[in-house]
Amino acid sequence: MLGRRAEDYLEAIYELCRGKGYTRVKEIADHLKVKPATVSEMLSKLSREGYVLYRKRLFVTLTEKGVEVAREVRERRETLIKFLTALGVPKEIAERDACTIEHVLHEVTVEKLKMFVKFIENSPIYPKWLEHFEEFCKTGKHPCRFF
Amino acid sequence: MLGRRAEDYLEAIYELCRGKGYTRVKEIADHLKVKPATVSEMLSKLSREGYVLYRKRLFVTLTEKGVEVAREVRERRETLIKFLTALGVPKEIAERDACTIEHVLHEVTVEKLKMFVKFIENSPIYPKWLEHFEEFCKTGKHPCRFF
DNA sequence: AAATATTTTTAGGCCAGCCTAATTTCGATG
DNA sequence: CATCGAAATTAGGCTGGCCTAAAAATATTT
Repeated sequence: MLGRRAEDYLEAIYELCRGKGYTRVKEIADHLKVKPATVSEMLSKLSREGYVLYRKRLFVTLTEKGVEVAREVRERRETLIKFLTALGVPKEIAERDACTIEHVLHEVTVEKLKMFVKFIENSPIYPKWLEHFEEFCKTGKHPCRFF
Repeated sequence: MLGRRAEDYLEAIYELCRGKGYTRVKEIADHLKVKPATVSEMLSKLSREGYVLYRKRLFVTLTEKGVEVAREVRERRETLIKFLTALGVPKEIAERDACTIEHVLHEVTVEKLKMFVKFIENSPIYPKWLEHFEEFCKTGKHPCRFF
């Protein structure tokens, strides 16, 4: 089985392949802030397990299997980012946190968060309660005291 | 510096000390689902760094410093659990997830989540929007279409 | 008090992920 | 086409956190 970090590699490769259609060790290394040597190792693992297509010193691409995983991860990550930013977490922090927790959350939890994001997005108007929450964050007072 | 797992150990010790005033290697091991040998190692680290008081083969307690960390972790964890259960994540899963992400979230994020929990708790009545969210989860339909 | 059971520690290993340094290969350029 | 620089790989190491097995200390039972 793959370790958790593998998912990050797959997603990185997915992103980096957009357009060009392939990517390279160094790009991946830069993207993940890791040394090329480390990428090399991971790539041979990933290719052994059938997630990436690559022969040594050649272009790197994902297999079907790899793309599938990458897309899932991407979606999870995006859900988390949307969720956190909706709550007012600054984008940069939201991205960082999303990236670190996306691999460990239970699918049920992710599903709930996804629903929550949808719930907000499906709102016909910007939800009152979110406004209220913002105000609550600023003032510490709940606008609905006399509700 | 301490690894992330250290926080779990500190919190576990904190919990286990309630009442008795001390705890023991085996208890900690059971609580964290880890072998006693592993606890031994971690304890010597923690005591070297001044978080726990213990001489070999004796009772284990936290130092001031240890208690402080444990309390913070505990609060974070509780916030997360409340937060997730409020959203409808089953308790067991919420606990599991809280435990795994509590160490890695940015403090800003934790703060936001804390506010969110407070926001809900401070509501004079059970918030309408939460009801709506529940319904949305069940039916997939947003109750406010014509809002 | 001796024998036995339990708890704790030590020693030695494993795995994931990272690193550096040395090497190999690729590819661009004179 | 020989050379030289950049990219990739290999080899060897490190750390955190876990493990098992064996040894040592302590506690309990007889």
